[in-house]
Amino acid sequence: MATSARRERGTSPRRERGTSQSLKALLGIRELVFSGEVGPGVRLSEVTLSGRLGISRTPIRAALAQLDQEGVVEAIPSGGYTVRSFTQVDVADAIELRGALEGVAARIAAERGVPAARLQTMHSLLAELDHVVADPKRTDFAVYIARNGEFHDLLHTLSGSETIRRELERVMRLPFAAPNAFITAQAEMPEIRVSLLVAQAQHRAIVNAIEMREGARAEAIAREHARLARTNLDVMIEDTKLINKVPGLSLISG
Amino acid sequence: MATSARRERGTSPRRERGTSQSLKALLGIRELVFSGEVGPGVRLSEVTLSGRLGISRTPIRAALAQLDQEGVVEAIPSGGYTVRSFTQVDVADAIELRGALEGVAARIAAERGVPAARLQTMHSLLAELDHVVADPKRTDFAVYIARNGEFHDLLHTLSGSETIRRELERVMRLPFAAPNAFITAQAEMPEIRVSLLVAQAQHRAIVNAIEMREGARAEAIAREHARLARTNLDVMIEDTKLINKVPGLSLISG
DNA sequence: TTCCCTTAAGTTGTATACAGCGAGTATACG
DNA sequence: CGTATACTCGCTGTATACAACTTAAGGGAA
Repeated sequence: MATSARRERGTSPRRERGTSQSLKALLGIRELVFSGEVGPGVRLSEVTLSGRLGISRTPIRAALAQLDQEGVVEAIPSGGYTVRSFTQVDVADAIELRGALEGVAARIAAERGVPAARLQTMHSLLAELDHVVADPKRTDFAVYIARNGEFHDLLHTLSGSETIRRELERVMRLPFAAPNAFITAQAEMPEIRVSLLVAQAQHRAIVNAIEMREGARAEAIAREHARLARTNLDVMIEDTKLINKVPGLSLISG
Repeated sequence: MATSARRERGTSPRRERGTSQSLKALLGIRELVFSGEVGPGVRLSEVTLSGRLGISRTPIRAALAQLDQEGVVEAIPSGGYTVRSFTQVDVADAIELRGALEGVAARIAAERGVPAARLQTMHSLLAELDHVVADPKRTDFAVYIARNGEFHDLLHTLSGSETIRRELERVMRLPFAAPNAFITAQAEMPEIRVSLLVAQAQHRAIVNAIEMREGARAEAIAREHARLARTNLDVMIEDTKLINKVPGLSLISG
């Protein structure tokens, strides 16, 4: 009786190109958590999720294990998982961590050198970001978010170390650690323009430092760059109106 | 027919205190990989592992997913996993990463301050390590490894940031990133004594820096401390006789 | 002989059955 | 009326069944 995720045994539609049940479960549960539909501390029952998402327990269970690794969900000693709750300090630490890792990536890139082609791509991205930031009141945030994301992704690969890239990818999944985490909400804030201009200046400085093989400088700027996000976080926490604007902000309690 | 992990349905002995099948699978597969019993690039079939470890596919599958996260095993796009192979550079990067994270932990600990009780524990560990290192030719490596591990574990918590501690715990699971990774082999090397003395001096310096609230210094020393491991790695790679002495060294190819 | 296509075996992804453990509840006793 | 105890329901951990997919092998044609 339990499960209602019933589906005729041999008639399963089968995954339609990359839409595996596991992935659906992962995205579904993430969405459930970040949308605030299930609050912090709430237990995530496998059977309930199974019924709600129309997926059997097996992929649900895999997704929960993954989300546990990502830090979105917390394992209960006696079994099962609850939605994790984050303090403001947790988020600050995650940002600090991202900064530290991006710093290491930037430094190693500078020290070991980067192929010219890669640097060329970086410069292209810088130019595009310049263009987006240039014209006040007409800034397209969707484009900014996309380019900014690409810039950081590329930065993460510049060290040439797959290990470091992997770890950065992990840290970016921590709630609000990603560079773009707050930008959607920032769009409504007056301070946004200054923030973007400063960020872009730092982007340029990081690339320049890497080009000049100035490892220490590259690292220092990358770290400071991440701290921008922290400043934004503080501003945002103050402005309680934004709680519903930023997905997942409801996870922060304390 | 396939599976031979057969076991009477209702007669399962049930886990004997914490020995869940999942844990057994995790440890079993790790052992298989690190012992070199299955070489890099080899595909890990779930049913084969199931039969070999006497565990059903479900916990095996969970363990493989976990090991994928840990970086021990690599997911094949079309499904399944292979044993990952590491280059010497990969290991160096992992050590660098550990150093960077321990550095951040030490700096934050220094900046935010640490409860006196914690510092007291650190000093106790320092004293014990002193004692172990003091007498040449009679050094008990098992004790050193234990205390050294405790020292680093404690250091990881000193920042007070659970996020950072978690991430450090992850990175430590990367092959050879852990502080104790090479010590067993070092026991047979002549340079070991100097290495341990230097390491211990750094331990003291890190604690001192944290006490003095000298964040930058704490970070710098912690990073350099990690680099000791890298030096040891280089020495060890040269000495091919050690390949069978160090568990998992067979994973390094290139 | 070589290349392609068909086919078969093996492997993974997913669903589900089942048993034990735990949390919460109701009942009985002080 | 409060507390302790027994019980029941639900939950997770694990095993297994089944179908699609992947891959490797074998046979046929150029």
